[in-house]
Amino acid sequence: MVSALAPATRRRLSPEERQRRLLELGLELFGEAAYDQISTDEIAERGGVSRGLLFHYFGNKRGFYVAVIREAADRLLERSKAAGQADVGTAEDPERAQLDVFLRFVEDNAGLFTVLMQGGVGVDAEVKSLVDQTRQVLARRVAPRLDAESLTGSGPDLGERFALTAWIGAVEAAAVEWADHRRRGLPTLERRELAGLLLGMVPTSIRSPTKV
Amino acid sequence: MVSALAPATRRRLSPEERQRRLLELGLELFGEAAYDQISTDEIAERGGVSRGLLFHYFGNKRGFYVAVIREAADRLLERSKAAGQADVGTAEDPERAQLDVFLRFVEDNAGLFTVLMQGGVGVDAEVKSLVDQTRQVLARRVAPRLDAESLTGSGPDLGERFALTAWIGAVEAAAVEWADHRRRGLPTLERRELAGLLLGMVPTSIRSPTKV
DNA sequence: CGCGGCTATTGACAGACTGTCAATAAGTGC
DNA sequence: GCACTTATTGACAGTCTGTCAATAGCCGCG
Repeated sequence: MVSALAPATRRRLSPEERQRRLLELGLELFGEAAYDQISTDEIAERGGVSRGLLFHYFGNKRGFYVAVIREAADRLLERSKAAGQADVGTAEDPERAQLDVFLRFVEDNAGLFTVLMQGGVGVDAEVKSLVDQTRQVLARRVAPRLDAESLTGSGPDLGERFALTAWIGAVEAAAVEWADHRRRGLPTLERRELAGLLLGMVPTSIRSPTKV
Repeated sequence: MVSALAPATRRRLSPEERQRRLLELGLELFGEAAYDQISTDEIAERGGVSRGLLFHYFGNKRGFYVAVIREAADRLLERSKAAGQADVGTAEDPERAQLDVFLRFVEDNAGLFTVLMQGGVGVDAEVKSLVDQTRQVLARRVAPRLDAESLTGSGPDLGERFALTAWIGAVEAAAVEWADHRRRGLPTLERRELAGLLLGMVPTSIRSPTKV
């Protein structure tokens, strides 16, 4: 009876392993609910750990949240990087390749992506800048031609910059709705259809010279 | 000395007037900082009122926040409505007219708009649905042709729906960056330039038949 | 002009949550 | 089997949200 939920003698793991497991849990939790709907009590309990340990490793609740977001961003960038390299080889257009990787990532991490887009940014300035940075890295990989001139510093051509910002906004908005449809089992577009639609919206001012 | 910051004998206002003033204050406060960076203590103090009164009128902190967001959304929709009616008269294209109203609103409420887009949605489900509803009303006014067929219920043409969602996402992303530039005094596009750029991105599938 | 009643407003209180830190105990090497 | 390092805990303090009986403006009426 009592032993059924006995504390199972606490395990002592290496700091790296413990942090890894807590981050994994964080990806799951923050994929289900928003920041202030999850208490540190709940995180600790579902992690089979005391609240004290959570604060020991991540400083405070926001520190944990930021670490989780950073983990997600790293995973996205990792995939994107691989796609970019593959494309340099095949010399395909970067918009299509990056968009494909991005939509696959959204497919696999629908919950986390949704939460991140709809609220994660507002939680604190560090998360905002983290998301902004990630977005910019992706933007550069999508439109390498604009990299040096328009995006670094205050390039003269604001038009191209806004065109890129707008297109990325279009991609993210469509991805959020798409992820939502998928999670709720509603009929929706195939990934290739959505990619085609979004590629059709790439402003001419940022489109890379079509090869082949 | 002491009387310098004396409580100035509390005033007793009508519920409507008190709520009106508190909402006005809320628009200002949430235009400066995010939800959980503002305590009810601070709201009450800057409103010259006790915390108890805030809870009396709005139930809880989220209730107050939702009311503020609703107030902002109402103001935006009010302007948009007026623009729509004016256009029925002149028979101009609705994209241009609605976009113009929208960007003017962003110009006038840069702080609130930014906070709303970057975090307000994540605070709770009611705010999310409120923002979604507002977005949908605007969407219908932008693309009246799609209203009946594609947006109500599960219209068959998902492509048009996603095209509209994507374009609105583009508008909002560009507007956020634009508002940010303006607030920080950075050089940026004129409103007409930005409007032109975004109009150029309207997907052909949702563009209204050009008149004149 | 004063007084009584309605109700807008308050302040003290309870509960929940975040963050701190000295104490505890799981593993490791001798 | 024992001592030592340090991962882990649990109790504590402070802050914040939300509750509610008590208080005091304002209005009308005598």
